[in-house]
Amino acid sequence: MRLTKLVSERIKDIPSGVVAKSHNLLLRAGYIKQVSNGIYSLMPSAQRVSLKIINIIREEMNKIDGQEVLMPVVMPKELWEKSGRFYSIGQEMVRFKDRNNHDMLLGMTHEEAAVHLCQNTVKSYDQLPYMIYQIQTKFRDEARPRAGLLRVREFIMKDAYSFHTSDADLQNYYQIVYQAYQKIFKRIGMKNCIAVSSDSGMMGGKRADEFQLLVEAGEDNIVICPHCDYKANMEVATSIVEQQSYSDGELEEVFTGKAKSIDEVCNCLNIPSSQTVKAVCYAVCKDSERIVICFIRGDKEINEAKLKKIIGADIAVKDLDDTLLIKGNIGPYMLNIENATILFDNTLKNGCGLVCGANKDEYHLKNLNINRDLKVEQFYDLAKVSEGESCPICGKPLTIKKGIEVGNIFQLGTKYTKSMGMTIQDQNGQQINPIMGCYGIGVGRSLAGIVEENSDEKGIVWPLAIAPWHIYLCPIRSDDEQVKSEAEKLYKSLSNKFEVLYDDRVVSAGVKLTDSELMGIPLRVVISPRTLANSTAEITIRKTGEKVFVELDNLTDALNKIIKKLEENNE
RNA sequence: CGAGGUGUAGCGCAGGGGCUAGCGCGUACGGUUCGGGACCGUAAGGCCAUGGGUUCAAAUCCCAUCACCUCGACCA
Repeated sequence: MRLTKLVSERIKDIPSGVVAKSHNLLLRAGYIKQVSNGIYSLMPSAQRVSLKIINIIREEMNKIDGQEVLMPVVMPKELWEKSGRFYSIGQEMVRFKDRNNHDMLLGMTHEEAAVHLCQNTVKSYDQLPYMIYQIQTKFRDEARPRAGLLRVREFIMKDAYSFHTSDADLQNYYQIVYQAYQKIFKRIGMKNCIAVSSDSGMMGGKRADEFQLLVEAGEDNIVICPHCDYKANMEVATSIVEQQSYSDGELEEVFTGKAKSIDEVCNCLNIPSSQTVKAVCYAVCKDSERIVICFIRGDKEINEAKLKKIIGADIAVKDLDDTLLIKGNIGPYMLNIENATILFDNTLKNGCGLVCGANKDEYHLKNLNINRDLKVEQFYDLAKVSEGESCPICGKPLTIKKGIEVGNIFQLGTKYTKSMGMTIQDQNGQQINPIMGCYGIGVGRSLAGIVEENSDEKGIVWPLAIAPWHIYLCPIRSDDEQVKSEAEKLYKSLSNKFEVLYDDRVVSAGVKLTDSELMGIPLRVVISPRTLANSTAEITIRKTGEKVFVELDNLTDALNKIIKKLEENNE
C-alpha cells in the first residue's frame, strides 16, 4: 500500500474530550472516524487489523468444530416474544416498525435466532453436540458510550452457540471453548487477559466467565487473589471479612445529636466505623410500594449487583423522607415498617457491642448484640469486596484491578430451547430440550484493548499478528532520484513477501519517522542517500527501538529472521 | 435518566450587538531546505449547530431544540 493513496489522515491536535489512550491514538493515527455517539467508521488501516483479529478468531472457532453461519441483524418481534426478551430488555434494544407497520428489532445478541436456525433442522441426539458461530454487527443502544471503541453502540462481535444433550457434555465443551479463548487472546497479542467468574446477568443460566483484559482504562473491577486462582468480577466476588469483637454490654440509647452519617457518628462516639451498623435503603423498580433496607457493617459498601440478584428485580437507591424512617438514625432494633424487605449482611453475623440507629431522631443505640437483640433468620452476602480483604479460597489478601470485558462464555442451559420449544429426540425416543452454551468476543473492543495495552509515548505498538502492515518502507529524501528508484524497487520486491506500507510522500524525515511510530507498524525499513552509499537499509523494531543496518541484498532474509523472532515471542 | 460542559474552516481554538469573522495546524500552487513533526510567498476553504424572539442592526443578547463531550445512573 502506498501511503499517498491510503485513505486516512494523521492529525496532531486531537479532538477535545478524548480521555482514553486507545481513543486518542486510533484517532490521531487515522484508524477510526466517529460518525455519531458510539458509532465509528473503521478506516482502511483499522479494518485490516479488525480482519486479522477476525481471522484468528475464525481459525480457532473452526478448530473446535465451530460452523460459521450468518444470522440477520434485523429480526421480527415474534422471535423475541417467544423467549420473553422482547419485553424484558429495556431501551438498549432498538425497536422499529417496517413499512407494513410490523414490529422489528435490531439484534443485540442472537440466542433466539440461533435456536430458530437449528430448530426443526437438527432433529436427533446423534447430531449433537455442535456449535454454530457468526461474526457480525450488533447494535446496542447503550445509555452512555465512551472511550472510543471501548464502549460503543454498534460493533462487530463473534457470537457462538453450542447445543448439547447433557449437562456433562456442555461442561466438557465449555472447557474446550475456554481453552480456545485463551489461545485467541494470546494469539492476537493480549498480555494481561484473564478469565474471571462473572454474573450471568440477563442471559440467565448457571455459570459464566468473562475474559477481562487488565488495563487502567477498564470499566470493570476485578477481584484477584495473587496467591491462588481466585478471580472474579466485583459483581459476584466474595471475600472473608475479619470479624471484629467489641466488649458487650446492656443495650442503651445514646444522644448523638446531628450526627447522621457513619463518619459523624464515629466521631461523636469515638469508635471505628467497623463498630457501627449502616442502613442502606433501596426502592424496588416496578414496585413502588416496596422498599429494601440493608444492614451492613459501617465500614462496608453494598454490592448492588448482588442485591439485585437476591431481590430478583431492579433496584435504585432510595432517598427517604423522614415520615417513613428517620434518615441517619435507622437501626434494626425495634424497626417497624411495612412493605419493606430487610436484609442483613454476613459482616454482621455474631456482632456484638455495635452502634446502630435508634429509629429516633438524634439518638443511636450502643451495645447492639445481633444474636441477643435481633431475630435474624438469614444473613446474605451483600458486601462489596474491598482491597486487602481475605480470599475466600486461600485466605490471603485480595487485590482489585480494572478490566475491559473482551469476551465471555455462558452456560445457558435450556432457557431458550425450552421457551422457544426446540426439541430433539434422544436415544430413548424422548423429546428433549437441548442444553445450550453461548460464547462472545467483541472484535472492536479487543482491537482498542490491544492499543491500551501496547503503546508508548510515540504511538501505537501493534503486535505482529494483527498489525495492519508488517513493514513501513520509509525512504528518506524521496526527492533524490536514486532513493526514489531504489524505494520503488524495494516496494515491489518486498511486497511479494510481506505486507508493506510504503511511505511514498515527499516530506521531511521527521514527518515520516513520526508517522511510522504513531501508526505502530512493527518494522521500519529506512533507506536514504546515506544508507545507499553503503548499499544498506536500516531496520528498526518499533517495540524495542532496536536498529540494525543490513545490506540491501540481505534485506529479505534479515526481515524474515526478525519477523520469525517476533512471532516466536508472540510480539 | 441526573449533574456539568461545548457547538465559529477538515482538526485545535480566539473573538463577543454595527464595518471584509480571525489565528495555528492541515490542504493546493511556487521557491529554498531535508535523518526527528523545516522555512518563505500565494491561494482555496465559513448559512458562526438549528428554530424562534429582542433590536434600526444578531455569530455575538434572550428562549427553545438538537448534537457531541465528561462524571454518575444504566449495561451479556
